[in-house]
Amino acid sequence: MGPLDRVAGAHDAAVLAVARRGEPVSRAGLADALQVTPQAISKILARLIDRGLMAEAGTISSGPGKPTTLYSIVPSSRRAVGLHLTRTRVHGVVTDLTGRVLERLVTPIPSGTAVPELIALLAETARTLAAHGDGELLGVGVGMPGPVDSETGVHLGVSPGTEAWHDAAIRDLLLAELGLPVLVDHDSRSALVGESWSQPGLLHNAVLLLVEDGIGAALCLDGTIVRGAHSRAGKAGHMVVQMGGEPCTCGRRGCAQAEHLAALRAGDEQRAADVLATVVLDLVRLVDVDRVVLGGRSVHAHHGPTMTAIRAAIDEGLSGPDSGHVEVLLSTRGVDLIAAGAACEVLEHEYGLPTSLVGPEQ
Amino acid sequence: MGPLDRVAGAHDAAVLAVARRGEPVSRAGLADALQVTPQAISKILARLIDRGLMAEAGTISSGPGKPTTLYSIVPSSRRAVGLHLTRTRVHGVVTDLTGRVLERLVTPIPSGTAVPELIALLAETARTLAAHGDGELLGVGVGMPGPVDSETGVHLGVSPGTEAWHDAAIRDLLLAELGLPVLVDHDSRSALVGESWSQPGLLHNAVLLLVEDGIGAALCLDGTIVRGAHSRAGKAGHMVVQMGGEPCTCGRRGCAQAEHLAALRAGDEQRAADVLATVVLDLVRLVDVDRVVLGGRSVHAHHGPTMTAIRAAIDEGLSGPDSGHVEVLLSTRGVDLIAAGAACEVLEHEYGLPTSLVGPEQ
DNA sequence: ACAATAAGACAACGCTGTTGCGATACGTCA
DNA sequence: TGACGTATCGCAACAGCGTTGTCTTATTGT
Repeated sequence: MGPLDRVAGAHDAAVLAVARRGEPVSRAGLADALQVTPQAISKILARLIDRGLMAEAGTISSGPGKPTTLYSIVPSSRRAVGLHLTRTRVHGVVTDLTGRVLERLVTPIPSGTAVPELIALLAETARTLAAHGDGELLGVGVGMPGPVDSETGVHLGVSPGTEAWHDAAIRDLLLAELGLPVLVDHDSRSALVGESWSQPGLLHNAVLLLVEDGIGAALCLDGTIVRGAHSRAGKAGHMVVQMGGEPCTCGRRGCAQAEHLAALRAGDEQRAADVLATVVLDLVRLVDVDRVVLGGRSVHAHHGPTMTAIRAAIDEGLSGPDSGHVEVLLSTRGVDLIAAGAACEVLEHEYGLPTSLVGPEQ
Repeated sequence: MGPLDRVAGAHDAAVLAVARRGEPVSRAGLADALQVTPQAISKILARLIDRGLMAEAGTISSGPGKPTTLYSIVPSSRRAVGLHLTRTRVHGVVTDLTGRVLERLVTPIPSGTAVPELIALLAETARTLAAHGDGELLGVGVGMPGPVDSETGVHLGVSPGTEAWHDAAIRDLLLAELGLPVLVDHDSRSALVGESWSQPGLLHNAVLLLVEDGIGAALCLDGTIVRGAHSRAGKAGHMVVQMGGEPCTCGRRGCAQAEHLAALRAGDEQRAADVLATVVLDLVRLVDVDRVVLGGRSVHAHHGPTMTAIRAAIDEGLSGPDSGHVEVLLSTRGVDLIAAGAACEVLEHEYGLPTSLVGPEQ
């Protein structure tokens, strides 16, 4: 119960983060990665093995001396459920400790479903998924569009088509129904957590652009997901790229989302791609990320011209000696992007690195 | 030398952060703020008093029992020098431990000054300032425009008017000259650190928009200043607000900076203010900050219409139930904004909260 | 078979904040 | 005036962290 748990917990999380990369690791390698002595690694590994999270994975001998014992993560020791909630359906997955999808289940939501029935449907999906695989089930993550307070887990305000969910306390209701920890977050942030788990260590400073009905973004800066003061970060679709342009549902004109939609309706794929490229380049210049991940239905439908336009915009906009390299990638998780990400958020919450040690007052 | 220093250091920094607010604090108040026991506060305060950073500040008795002993920070115990470097001059200040400016000194830079002479001029300014006040001098902070690598302290690339500084290793050269710790950073980030020191605790999620020759921005998210993958975060001036609009020095069209400048040249103050308002609202929607601070020469010259336009845009763009409150403020530090901020960065480096405890590999 | 080498275990240490108990200083009430 | 309750604060013992120093163990090379 001491405050030393913080440093122990951080080290445990750091070892798991390294082990999650997939390859078995040696004690010496871990000592080097965490900048602690091999003795400390002994104690840390002992704790993790005791919890069943890691196990020995053979030995390797390179040269004289006692051969190195290797350790690896035990994927089947823990599981998490992730639910991607949209207007029309629930896309659910169970994942193991590494974030790998074990099983998926898609359930349509009848139009006009009220909150109690919605919760029942989510709970049913989670229970069905929980029957697959073994290992302790850590909790349920929910990724959903629209403004969401990830502290309290309530859906805020109204988006077109989800008026019935207004101010619904999704987290508390689902927690009461399931008796499991529940974590609710914005879909784009879930997606980014999922991507960062499937590409361990690469998305330290990255943006994920999620293009579905609207355009959302999630940012990871210095290894931390940006949530913002009111948990509303990521409305990249409402950045203005054309002052006085197309009217947007938000009341303003020339939002990226409105321009993108107008271009697609007009059949101008190039213009649509250019709008996305502008948003991406704006983000790169503003927060200086070195990786951009694209995901969502609309991106996959038009990924050819989109990727070309974005890469061209980046090459052009960041030419010159004063610019670092930026990599543009397509999301690697396909249809499970958000659901798997929501599951990874549960894992992250339990086994992730703590953001900071202490801080004064709030 | 143990790893426990981290937790002690974090607690020390947290106490200083609370004490820096100005009012004397009680042990009980600190224990509540840091979520530790009063006994721990005893040990933490003992360390800080031993270092001369804090001192007793009288007692107060409210009701029965032994009266509370109050403690406060000792501003004169430490000092820092901050230098704001521009094309034409160096604006320097010395501050005390709380970031208050003790003395200022402005020196013009002759056009065509090469790097060695520039360093000599900076060093001379720092030495002159160091003669004022007492208390240990912690180091020298430098805030400058253009891309800067704050890790290595070198000025990257070329901006109009500063071609001679290309790739200059400002930090190392100045360190060699002065024999003091030197910290180099982008001017907008310096400014934000300075503002957050003069408004302790308020700028946890905030943007500072710096409008001088160009438009720069600095972000503080979850209490951490955003630097980005290549230390180049903050080029808000090159966010596109008008696709296909005015050509910009960066090669693209319709950047906020280019549109702003064009509007000012055309004498259209309203349009210029609208451009800034668009940038601010974009930032608010993207990263969900709850405070926006405006600074820089151009803002102070036109702050009437600018503030009005931004407040109007925020009120209009964030109306509706799904939006949190956003406060728009003018910078409080006036001409010393960046220089004082650079000094505060030195203080922050020494006595600020560590960003994180540990992390795997890099 | 023997030495050299590298991995790992055990014990003692310094440090953190915590817990438990006692000393101190003040206001209140008899 | 004096005893009592109360809140503040200090001293001592404690658990847990990673570190340091020493020893054991297992493999390779001669």
